Amino acid sequence: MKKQVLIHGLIYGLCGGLLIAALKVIEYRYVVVEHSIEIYGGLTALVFATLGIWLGLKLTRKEQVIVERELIVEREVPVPVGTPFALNEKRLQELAITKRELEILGLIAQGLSNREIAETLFVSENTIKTHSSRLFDKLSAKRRTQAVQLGKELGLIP
Amino acid sequence: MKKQVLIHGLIYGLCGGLLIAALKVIEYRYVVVEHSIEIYGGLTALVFATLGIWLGLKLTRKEQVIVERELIVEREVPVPVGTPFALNEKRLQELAITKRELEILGLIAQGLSNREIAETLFVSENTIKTHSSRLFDKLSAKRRTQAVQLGKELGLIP
DNA sequence: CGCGAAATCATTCGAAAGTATGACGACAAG
DNA sequence: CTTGTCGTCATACTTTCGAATGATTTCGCG
Repeated sequence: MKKQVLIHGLIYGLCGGLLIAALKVIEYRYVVVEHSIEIYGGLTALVFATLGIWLGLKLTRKEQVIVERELIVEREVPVPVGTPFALNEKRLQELAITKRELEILGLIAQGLSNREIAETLFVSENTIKTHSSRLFDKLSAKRRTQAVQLGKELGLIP
Repeated sequence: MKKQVLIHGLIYGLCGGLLIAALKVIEYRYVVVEHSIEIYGGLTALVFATLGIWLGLKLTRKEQVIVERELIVEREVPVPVGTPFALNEKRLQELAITKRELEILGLIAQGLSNREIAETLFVSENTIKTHSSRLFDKLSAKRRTQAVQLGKELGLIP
């Protein structure tokens, strides 16, 4: 987990460098054209802002998921609200279901299609298929609906 | 959820305007100082990139919170643990869902395939498809998993 | 450092699922 | 008797799923 943060930091740094470099290139034309400074400035600002937003989104999604998962685990013990949903980790180990697979099971239960899951997790649809296939195998499910049903029975998802 | 998207769009737009305005202000000093163009450019790029990242983070966290809230609400209403499930007939009428369709929704939620449902109900598989199609239409669901999810939220199935 | 488990992605192909449309009989209400 | 709803079924077509398989990469753990 900490390594990921470091990696992210590096990526940020590299991107920063690249951005500056790109900016210099742009500035060349800038000087050459010498006109419409505002337009160029606005464009660069927009580009970098957009890029930043995109980066922020992309990098957070994964972390975000992790956070959610931690929250769920956290609920296992203390929360007295409604259905306390305790994630059955014992069963998870028994069935050898990985975090990613569990994550995907959750998204399936939300009613998402493979493609949508792929988009939310920023991976290929094929990957989702592989994961879900293995998941179904471990759950002895033949369909995603059955997997959801079993997942709820087994306490893997709320 | 759709409203959020709209709001986000507005926020993005506003931010874009603000960014451009801010940039113009910066450019004033720019022209005045007239030196170290690269530094200023790099700074603006970094600032806007950072701002973008920050925005991305901020926006996603809000979504996350909202999601959590929905989950909590969901837990409070339809699954109060001791309740043997009360069918929400009002919603049934609102959505004009027939008995047969509800029946099929239940079987779908059990994880059965169309063929299996057809066999348990002693009808054709095509019939099941027709029913489920109309059901999805009334529920605004695109997939059977989504229909199940919606059905549970709306109190149509346990 | 090497090893194994996870995660990622691709390709292919058959099976389900879902859409669109039309049709027919039963039955209740007007 | 007409109208409308419901349930039934079919045909044709598109999309999505899921299985099988293999490959590559990443990562944690001795």
